[in-house]
Amino acid sequence: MLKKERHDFIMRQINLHNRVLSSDLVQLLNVSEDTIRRDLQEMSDSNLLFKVHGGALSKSYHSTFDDSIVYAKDDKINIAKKAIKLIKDGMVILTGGGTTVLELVKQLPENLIATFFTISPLIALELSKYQNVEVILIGGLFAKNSQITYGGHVISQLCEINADLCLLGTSAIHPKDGLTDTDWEINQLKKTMLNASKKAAVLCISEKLGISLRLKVSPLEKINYLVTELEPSDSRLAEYHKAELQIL
Amino acid sequence: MLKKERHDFIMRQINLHNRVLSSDLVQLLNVSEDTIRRDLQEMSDSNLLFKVHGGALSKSYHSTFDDSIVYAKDDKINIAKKAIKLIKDGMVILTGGGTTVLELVKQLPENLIATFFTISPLIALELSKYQNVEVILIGGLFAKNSQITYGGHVISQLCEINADLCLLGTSAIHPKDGLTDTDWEINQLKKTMLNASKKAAVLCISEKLGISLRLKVSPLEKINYLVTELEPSDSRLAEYHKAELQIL
DNA sequence: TTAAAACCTGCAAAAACCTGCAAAACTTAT
DNA sequence: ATAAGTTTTGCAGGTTTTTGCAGGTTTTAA
Repeated sequence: MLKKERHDFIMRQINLHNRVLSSDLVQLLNVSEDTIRRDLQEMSDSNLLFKVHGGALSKSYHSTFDDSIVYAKDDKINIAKKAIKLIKDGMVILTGGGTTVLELVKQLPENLIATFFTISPLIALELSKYQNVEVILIGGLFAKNSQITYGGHVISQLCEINADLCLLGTSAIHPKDGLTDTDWEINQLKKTMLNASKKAAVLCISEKLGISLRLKVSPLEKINYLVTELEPSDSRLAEYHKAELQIL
Repeated sequence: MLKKERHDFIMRQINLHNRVLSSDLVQLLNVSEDTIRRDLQEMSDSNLLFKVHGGALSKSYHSTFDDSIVYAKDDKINIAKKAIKLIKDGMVILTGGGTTVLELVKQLPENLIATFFTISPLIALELSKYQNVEVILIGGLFAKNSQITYGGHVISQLCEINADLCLLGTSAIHPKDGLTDTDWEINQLKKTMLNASKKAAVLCISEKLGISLRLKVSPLEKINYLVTELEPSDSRLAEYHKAELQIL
């Protein structure tokens, strides 16, 4: 194996997982520890990665504050790990935006075979790291705050899709009122996304539970899975146990 | 065995396996190490492959899109600064992907009022930082390497656009052959983009000058502005001065 | 505090590299 | 066809790169 190939391999691992362990690389590439150390040193010198004791980290992971200041990140990773079990090879998946879904996408198994439709450029970029995942980015007006595409054009494209699973974050969920939101456009968007998919999973941290906002997106009955960082038996989730709604 | 035959053989190997080892070629072709070395050196000089210690790698394979290390970044910033003069308040602008265009977007005046259509999520994200810029991201299949959307759906959406200015990077530009490319899909995409705009500007670093690739994208006559890092009077640009083509 | 893991420095062998040169092969002009 | 010129190839020699190892130091975590 050529040195350049090794470097490319390491970069792929880093882009995919945001980190590598020297010891893992020694095994995967079948070279001595010293070689890996020197590789990482060189790549660090040319600013390709961030070297640390025992391995290396992705540059962007450290430099773009964007990622490091995600609110309640640990909870979101926890949610992501549970939600991943819903995803199987061959599925067609529709995703919204939001940091929780982004976290899920970062945790996907490396060799997943699937088709993803998404309205979030960030999620599309993250998905592009997976070899066997087809990514379709749904285009339209680009929202500066939420960093997703929206508007009539997006909705009309969503109408042509029939996905197996829809992964949604949410601003609020309530035992009686179901999913609600404050923004009219986002509201329309989420309704359409739910209609474009056979099943729907809502990912949300527990602090969004029991909240009801102005605009109604969907009753609980249309949601198939609710994923939070809590244990399914947690008392805060008691009111959400319904026939149609599985809690993870 | 003729030299040309050897080169063809090496190219086949590279297209097939994405890499070759010098030592393998010595055995397969039954020539001395020095000959192989010189072959690879020549082919590397004419941009056919990527030479490394011990062998060579495919040019295209080496496409790990990494934004932390942009090749010839200074030149690209230089180009960006010149091209910005083409952009005025109120314009509708269509952009392709590529690091040069990305650099331009980063240098835009803070209060620019404009509408941007783009096929690049990275560029959409960057544009979303500008208060008075409307961003429309054109959606479709997402290309893992070039990180742009492409395919029939993108093309049919482009057909509905009539922009004032199209900003394109390019892989090659030649005084006689105009813009050329190697990928069929990208080729179609660029053609459509040029048709969707009243004027077109090509941004490219000087090393892409005088190169001609397999697929024809557009004759020089359809391009209105050529922006490189060179002085417009530079001798390398002499052949590009035409009635319709302004050089910045 | 202590053991394991990761680190560094320097060294040596193998492989790949470069430069210059001359023989061989191929072109072109007479 | 032959001579002169050009290109291509292989070789000799010396240099650089790459890699693994030995021996000792630092970091990490229980």
